[in-house]
Amino acid sequence: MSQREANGPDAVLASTGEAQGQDSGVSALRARIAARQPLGRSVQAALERLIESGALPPGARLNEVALAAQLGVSRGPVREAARALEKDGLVTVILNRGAFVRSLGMEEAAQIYELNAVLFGHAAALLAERLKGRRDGPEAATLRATVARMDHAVEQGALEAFFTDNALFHQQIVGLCGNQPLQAVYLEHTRKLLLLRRRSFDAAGNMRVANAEHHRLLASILAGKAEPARRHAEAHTRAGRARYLAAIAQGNAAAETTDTPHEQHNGKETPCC
Amino acid sequence: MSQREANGPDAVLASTGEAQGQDSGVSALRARIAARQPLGRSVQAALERLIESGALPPGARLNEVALAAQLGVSRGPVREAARALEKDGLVTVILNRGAFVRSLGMEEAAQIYELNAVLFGHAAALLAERLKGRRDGPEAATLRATVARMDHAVEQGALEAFFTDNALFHQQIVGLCGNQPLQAVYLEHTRKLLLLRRRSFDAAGNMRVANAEHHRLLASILAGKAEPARRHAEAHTRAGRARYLAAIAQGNAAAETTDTPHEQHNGKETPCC
DNA sequence: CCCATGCAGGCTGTAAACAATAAACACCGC
DNA sequence: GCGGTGTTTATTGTTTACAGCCTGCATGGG
Repeated sequence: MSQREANGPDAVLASTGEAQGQDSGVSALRARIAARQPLGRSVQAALERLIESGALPPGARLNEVALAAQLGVSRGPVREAARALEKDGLVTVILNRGAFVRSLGMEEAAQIYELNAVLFGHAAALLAERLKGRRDGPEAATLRATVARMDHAVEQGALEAFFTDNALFHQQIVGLCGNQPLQAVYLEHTRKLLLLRRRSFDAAGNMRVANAEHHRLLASILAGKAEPARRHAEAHTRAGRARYLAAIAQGNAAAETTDTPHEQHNGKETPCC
Repeated sequence: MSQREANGPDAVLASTGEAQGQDSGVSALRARIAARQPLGRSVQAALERLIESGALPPGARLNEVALAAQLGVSRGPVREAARALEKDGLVTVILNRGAFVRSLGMEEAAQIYELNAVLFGHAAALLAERLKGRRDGPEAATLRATVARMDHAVEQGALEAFFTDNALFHQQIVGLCGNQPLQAVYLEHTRKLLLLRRRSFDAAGNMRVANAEHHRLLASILAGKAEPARRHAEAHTRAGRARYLAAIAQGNAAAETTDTPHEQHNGKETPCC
């Protein structure tokens, strides 16, 4: 059980496009240099991918030894990653029991949406104020381009593309508003929603509606009208919450498990491996 | 260098009132049972105390082996605590260099105040809505009692007491507003401000002003007027920011180091031990 | 037939050892 | 004297090993 197969059969940690060299030592070294970050960080990213993909469903326990073996590292970095995920609210860790993937109750999801609405609204207001008299500056151009891409995606019904740019649009607004802590909090909670509710809704109709909301929001921002921008941003986020709640209300009862750390509703063990 | 002196000469980890038993094994066991939490958590609390007390000033490096020896634990829990502090924004960790106590630039402190203003304002609005028609419920009584204690403290010029209840008042409002993620974010950032700006301002005059603001805020909340409550809460937080900035502007240039991880402005090594 | 007790296994919490990096210092050529 | 270079040393990143806890199962008593 030593350090054989440092790059295991399924190299989950291969995030940078480093193709597997034939030899062990040199390629591993290059990978480390390219990564330029502690292993724990890479492990955290890997675990987040596992959670997002559903390989680690809500309620599953993060078995340290199994994950360490799977990722080709030792338990230390895995523990570190687990604690980081706990701080991010993705898992809950219980003394001597381990870390369990959280499941977002409808209640908490709604509260996070509410928080995000306030943050996003304030970001929009700040940005509107900031962009006064700069309707044609580079920031405005960036925002316009993103919305234009979304228009294109809506026309073609390209859901995946729309989603990418949708997330980007929100990130650009909070990123350009100038308040870094606000941005960090907003992104953290948006990420939490994204990872724990596995893309439940997203009908094509919603895409059209959301796009219209984007247009109204951007217009207010570019007009330099802070309070209307805030209102539109809050309304947009709350509309997203409504879409989410409506989606899980009809049929998709997946996200309805409480966040208590029960091992798993079905009798199966953790299906992560 | 083995595990001798598990409770070292300066037992920084003795947080629960467990008086030092004469023997080693039994008392240590009881302490662990009483604590009922991983060591890393205790170490984090100890480090926060060291930061708050100034034993670990901004810019200081957290030497893992030294701290581990001082606290009577091994490096693992110390590392864990350091990463947790990083997530909380109290330290920055650089690869292969270690963790450094952050120093809050005036810029970032102002942004945190801004964020807190929005969060606190929204909490006040939510609470006002929530307490409609319950002016005499237990929550209202709790808030009134806290404000009454602060009135008393103002009369007597009891700064310490005022501060305790001031923090409590803010916590009660965000705690009773019903949005748990919002509460968590607000408390986290308030804590960050408290630990990294070492109580710079707080003249007696400010105490009177702040207390008057509390009264106005509480009146709006108990009247069930959400928007006025929000405005008063935001104004109160922004006034706090103004008091802070004014205080560091005149004389107290302590918090003016940038948050770049320079070893220390003076040539001395980390004065933590 | 149901429930308490004892035992075994797996897993986490913690500690100590090993490897690798980066800063500090001395040395050398110029 | 001065800049560059090799070496040394302290410190972090990672791994491995050990101890304690929790869980699940089997067994025996009610």
